[in-house]
Amino acid sequence: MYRQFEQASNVEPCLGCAARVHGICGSLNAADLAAFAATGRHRRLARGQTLMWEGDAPALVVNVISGVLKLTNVGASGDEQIVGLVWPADFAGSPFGAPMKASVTALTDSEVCLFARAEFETFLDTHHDLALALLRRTFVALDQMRDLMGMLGRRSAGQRVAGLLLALAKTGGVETDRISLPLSRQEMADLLGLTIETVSRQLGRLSDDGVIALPDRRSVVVRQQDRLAACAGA
Amino acid sequence: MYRQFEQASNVEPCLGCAARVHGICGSLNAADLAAFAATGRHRRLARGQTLMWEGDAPALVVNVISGVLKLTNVGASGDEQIVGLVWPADFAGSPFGAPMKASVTALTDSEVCLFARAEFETFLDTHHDLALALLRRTFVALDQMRDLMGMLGRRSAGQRVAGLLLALAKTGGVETDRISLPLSRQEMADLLGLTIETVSRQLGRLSDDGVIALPDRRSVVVRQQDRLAACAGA
DNA sequence: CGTGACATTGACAAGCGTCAAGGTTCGTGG
DNA sequence: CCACGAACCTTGACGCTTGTCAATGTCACG
Repeated sequence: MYRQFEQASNVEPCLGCAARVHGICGSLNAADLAAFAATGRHRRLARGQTLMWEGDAPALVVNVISGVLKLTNVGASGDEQIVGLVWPADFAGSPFGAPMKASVTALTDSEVCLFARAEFETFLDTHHDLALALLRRTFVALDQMRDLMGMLGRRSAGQRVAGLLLALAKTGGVETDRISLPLSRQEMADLLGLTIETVSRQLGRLSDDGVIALPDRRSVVVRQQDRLAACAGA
Repeated sequence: MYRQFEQASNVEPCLGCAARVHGICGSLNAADLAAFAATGRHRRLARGQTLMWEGDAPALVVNVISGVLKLTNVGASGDEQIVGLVWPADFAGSPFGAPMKASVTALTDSEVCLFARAEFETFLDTHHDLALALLRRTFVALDQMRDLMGMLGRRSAGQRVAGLLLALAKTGGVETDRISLPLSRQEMADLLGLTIETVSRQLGRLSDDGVIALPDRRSVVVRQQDRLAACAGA
């Protein structure tokens, strides 16, 4: 009785969690959620804080509640390549023990749920619904990754920048036209495989053409969605 | 008794299947494998044959036994972008009903196992081990995809071509130095985000430098692995 | 032997990276 | 509250890498 109450109190934050609707924990019933929540812990990350490093043995897996994280590789010449963004309700980590192929870093101040990898794996083994939910999410992540690859393939700098803005508007976006950028110019460049100068110039050009406005460095207002889509060229 | 015998006869090809060691079906015991095999069918594909089209409702999922398939998107200007390769024991398809984001086409003559999506999903729902095996594979596929993205990011044409050759040597490769290319020059270009001319020039340069030899258009001999790795630059 | 797909090679132009010089924003400390 | 410095961003000039266009070469198949 006491135990059940304790569990219920553990679950409480989960029940109001924004990520639960689409996150993998949404697959669990109340009792399992209680047990699951007991294995995880909530944590805040400041912008720029790195949770796991490329090459690490993966001790943790992460479920994002709010904010945006990035997955990065460092190239031979010390330059950083962003290989993925992790949005609320998304999952990151290497649940089957393979060494981390990317570092995980907060792009914005964020809230996450952390789980010890071993415990998470046990939970996966014993909770079929959780495994299926994670499988679903992973397939979605694969599709998104392929979209991103299309962006890096045979596309001009202008198309890449426009495409990124559209993607940010869609993913991060509430219904407003104002995008709050989770990425700095340098990070956009690292994601798109361009230089910071080229990103800056392309944004400038879009702004000069009246397609977007740049009220401050961390915001973009989409003025002409159709023309922006045309610039993205796909 | 009769039924069991029939199942066993169904399974027979599976037991000798090269893909089973690493494929998702390797997670199944004899009885489940029999039921699984009964839902799938074996099929040969000729080079160039397309199994599923971008945008299709996904009726099938595929497990590759031999050969190599490609996943492609077509851009706005009709150009083709390859967003992934599917090797033996790999899995392709959209098991949760999302429309296909890429076409699936055979790069070489291939053998595959096909499953009706609905039946496959039922099997996933009822066989936890299969779900976990597929989850493992999908995480590996995600990591590979990120490697590929690193290749398309901030890397020169020469680095991309060298990197692709190394990847092919590793993945497709037996212990020999001779790589049998599953890709035409055009397909290499589509994969690397380059033009066919640039790919050709880079291969020519590597050949002139003695790093590789090009005995015929579908083969590459790696003469100096270390220098090739240096050219790949990561 | 001929025909068509595929690949190589060359000349040229443009897009983007590189280098360099300002300009803006933000936080920190006087 | 202002001044200063550091991080971040923008803008310009220039050159290299790569795409484009075009011609030629080579292989596979009828």
